[in-house]
Amino acid sequence: MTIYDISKMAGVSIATVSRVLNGNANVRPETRKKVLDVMERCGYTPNAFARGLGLNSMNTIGILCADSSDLYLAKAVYHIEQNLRLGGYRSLLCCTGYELENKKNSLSLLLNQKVDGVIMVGSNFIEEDDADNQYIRDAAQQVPVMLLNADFDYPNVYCTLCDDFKAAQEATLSLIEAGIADILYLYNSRSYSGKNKLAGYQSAFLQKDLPLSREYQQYYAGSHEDVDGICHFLDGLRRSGLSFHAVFASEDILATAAVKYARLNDLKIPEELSIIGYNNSILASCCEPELTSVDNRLEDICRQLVKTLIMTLGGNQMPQKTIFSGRLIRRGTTAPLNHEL
Amino acid sequence: MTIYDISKMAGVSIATVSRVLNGNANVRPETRKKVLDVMERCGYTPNAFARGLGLNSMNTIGILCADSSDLYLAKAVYHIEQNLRLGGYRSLLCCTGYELENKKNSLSLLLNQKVDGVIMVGSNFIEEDDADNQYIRDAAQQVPVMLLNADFDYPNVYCTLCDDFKAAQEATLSLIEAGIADILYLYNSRSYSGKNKLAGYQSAFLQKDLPLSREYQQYYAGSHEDVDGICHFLDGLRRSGLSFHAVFASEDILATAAVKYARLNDLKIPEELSIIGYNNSILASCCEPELTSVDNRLEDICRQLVKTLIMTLGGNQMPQKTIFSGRLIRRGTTAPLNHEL
DNA sequence: TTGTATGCGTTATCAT
DNA sequence: ATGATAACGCATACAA
Repeated sequence: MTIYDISKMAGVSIATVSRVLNGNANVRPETRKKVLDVMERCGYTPNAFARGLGLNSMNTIGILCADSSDLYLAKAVYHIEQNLRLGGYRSLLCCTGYELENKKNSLSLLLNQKVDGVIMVGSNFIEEDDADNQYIRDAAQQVPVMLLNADFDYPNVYCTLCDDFKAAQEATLSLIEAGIADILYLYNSRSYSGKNKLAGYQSAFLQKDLPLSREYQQYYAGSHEDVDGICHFLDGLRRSGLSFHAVFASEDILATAAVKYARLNDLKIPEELSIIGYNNSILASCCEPELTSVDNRLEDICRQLVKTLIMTLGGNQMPQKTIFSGRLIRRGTTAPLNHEL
Repeated sequence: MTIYDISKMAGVSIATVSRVLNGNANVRPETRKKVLDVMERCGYTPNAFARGLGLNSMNTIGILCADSSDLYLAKAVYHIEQNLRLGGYRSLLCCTGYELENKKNSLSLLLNQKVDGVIMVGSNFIEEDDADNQYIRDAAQQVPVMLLNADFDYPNVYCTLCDDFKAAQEATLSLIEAGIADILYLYNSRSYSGKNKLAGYQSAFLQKDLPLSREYQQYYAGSHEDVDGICHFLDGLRRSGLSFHAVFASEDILATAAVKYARLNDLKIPEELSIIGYNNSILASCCEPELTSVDNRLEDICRQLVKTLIMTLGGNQMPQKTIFSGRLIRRGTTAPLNHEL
């Protein structure tokens, strides 16, 4: 069933059918109705490939993410897909893993597929060595490139992110102001966002004129999902003589492990160990006590990112960088504020 | 840059270029090399839309799932995408939510997009009233429909699933054999898979000639993510006089809430309360003690499902139903087996 | 307002 | 082994 069939049955030309199909105003109401009736009767739907060929677009956006089963990335992908679909776009998902070569391959796969735009979810797409980011610049030559939680200054690249520096700084300050100075910062990513969080932690100490020690900034290199491994890692630090009364973690899973560590070592939370996580994910409510965690406004970010993308595709000039503020969600792993007592 | 440009530059016809492009054997090696060189030099890639129009396929599979941010579904989507990409297919993701109307709309959106096949992730796509499943039968008329963890007998519909009945039965038996008879079954889904798990629980009691009470089969209707709500729900049951020494949950999140409930009520795990979850997700290792949980072989299922799909698309005859056995992963929320003592 | 004719970039069927 | 040419199904500039 093609546009030709419809045109014959309705006794009009294919141009008229096409006009009806595309809501062109230059069609007499009666003609329109006649054509629509035939379409209805035949259950006709236009061929997406032919349409794509003619319009040079199938209204499809490529979503690139390292691992869509990651708690945080999965949420992002979900919200992005929702917003895209509401905006009339489809989502082509591509999980790249964390290796540069795979990221490049996945990106060109999407571009060859002729997507209208690309969304890179997570700050891990920006490489240390700027030369390695050429693949992003190349992509931006073809379609708008949206980065979620990354910062990259280049034409046709748009960044939507949370101010992780400030959020981490505030979280750290809240611990310091609760009287804790030996705060372990536990992180597992050195991406752009990872660095910002670390810098935020550090700046809180500087701001309070407190000494900053490298021993208190610990990088965990193991798997994201190995809670036990993280737990043992903390045990090791303790046994090596490091004393800390708070853990600020760059991800909820690390904070969850800290809760477990506390329990296994009979440390009272938050009296003997305060804990703050990051992402305000479902893990925050799976602990006992529940995690105090930084909410990085993922949903807002996704909505804004897609809006910016769709507006850009519509030919509108949009800001290249949009920044949201995080906020600390206080729960059981930190002492309540004074005025809450 | 089109096939015409290449043909001119290489001094051959477009047919030859097309042959080179598609690895057709009927090309003289020298000619092939000449053409490839030109392509290389120009960085030519064929237009995907034109290719789609000609072949009536863009090697794209539609993935339908209720909510890709759900822990379990996200893992499924991830593994499916990986396998599809390795097989040369792209993944068009579409999150439908749990309402029938939205599922129908999403499905026809994918079909209009002319995907080569559809994968429905999760048993929630099969409706109680079989008339409501007509949309699936209609889809199967056009493309192969793959169901993950659902059972639906119809031509061109392929099911890959875990034997939840048996797995739930075995998990329940393991509790009974540990000497516990008052086992609360806590569930939050009445989907096909949900019903099977419940039936498995029930059959374990029948098999052991134990009485089966409806009071011990509790449906939690709240949000999937509301751990506190579930916790209070258990509290309520207890206060209403129900006594149980084990909780078998249809999802890890419910089991996690049970762990929390035990902690808040100072119940020793597993001595006073044994707990078994389902899905063997990351939540299982976030608890203290860690959850004993049923592993439903998601990764195996996804691999097999995609393999079946790709083979089917290749014109091969494949089995319409593939069933995997689940297995119980024993951790801290249940007593160790005797022979392990 | 409507119709005609052409282009979009491939694939595939014929010839040669 | 290679080339000419007709689909594929739609959008659209131009003509009427």
